[in-house]
Amino acid sequence: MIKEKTETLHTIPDNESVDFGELKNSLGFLVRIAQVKIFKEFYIAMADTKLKPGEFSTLWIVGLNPGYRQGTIARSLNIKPAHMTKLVDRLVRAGYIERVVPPNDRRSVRISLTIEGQEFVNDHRAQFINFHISERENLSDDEYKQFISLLKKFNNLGSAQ
Amino acid sequence: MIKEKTETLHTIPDNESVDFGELKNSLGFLVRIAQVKIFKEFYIAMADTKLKPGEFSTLWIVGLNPGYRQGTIARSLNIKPAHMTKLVDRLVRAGYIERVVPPNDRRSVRISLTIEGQEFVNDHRAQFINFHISERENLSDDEYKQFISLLKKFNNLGSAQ
DNA sequence: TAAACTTAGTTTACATGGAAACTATTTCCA
DNA sequence: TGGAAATAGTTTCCATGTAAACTAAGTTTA
Repeated sequence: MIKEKTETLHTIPDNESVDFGELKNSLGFLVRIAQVKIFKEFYIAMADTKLKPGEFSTLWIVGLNPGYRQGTIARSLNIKPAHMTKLVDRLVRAGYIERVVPPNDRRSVRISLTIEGQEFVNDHRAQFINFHISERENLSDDEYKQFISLLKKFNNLGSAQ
Repeated sequence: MIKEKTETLHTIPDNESVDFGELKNSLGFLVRIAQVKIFKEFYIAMADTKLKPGEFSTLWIVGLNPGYRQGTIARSLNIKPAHMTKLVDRLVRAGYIERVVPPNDRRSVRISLTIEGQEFVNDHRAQFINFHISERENLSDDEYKQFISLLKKFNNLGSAQ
């Protein structure tokens, strides 16, 4: 039901036209909004997996780098050690990952995918790639490439990598 | 739970050269890394303010839009209502913001900066703008502009706004 | 006008993620 | 050799942020 807007006696405006000033050009603000948007899309696209972005990324990376130390994986994904412990706990409980303490350095923990984990990643590879495609949304192919390239440069991740 | 393998694992590499596969081109991953980096820089640049990014942004926006409803400010910054309540609580306790319940709609809460809050924002305006400049780091002026422009487009925030 | 509905914000209960302290192991070096 | 330092991961504790339930107020409609 659309109401005809009869202006009431608000001396102070409160439509949604908020003035952002410099904030509208703030990299931090814009990146945060983008982050929120992408995560929301991830949760829709990957809903059936019941996984969070960090968990899926971890499975992905462990699949490509089996037997690496937990801490190495954590650093590569910018996940803090304390958090990684819990995240891996969940993935172990889910049956996707196994921990092995190697005898030559019993401080460390090496992680790899279980058979189940490998199957899981295989079965969701396409879904994950498609999610990345649908992420593009408002950008043309060229703009998307440019965007990715600038992000890498900003993050000090050479486009070579 | 944790297995001890006698089989040698030292054949498995564990330098920091992790293979990212498709993840290295993942918008979500790259945006998250950028976010972490920018927040870290914010906390260094704005350390003396003792404020978090969301709190500073809120002060900034309230300064530009005094007397707007708390919910309007929350929506504009993508902050959830429940969180906004606590965030504004903190800013009220700090003496920067005041709440007013207008008689014509006593459900709503209109917020504005106190004198102290106005002074605070004035005193830190330059610092905030400079932070945005230092954010650029690895990007040329042109690349930075392009980056901002692509972020806006991605976020559906027309460059008009 | 009264009941149903909608809107605004707060409270509650919980999950996430991080810092600091801790345990266990390995390396360094006097 | 043995004590100090370094390294790897875990545990504990806390702050942050969210969903869902809730309170209060305003609007619609029969």
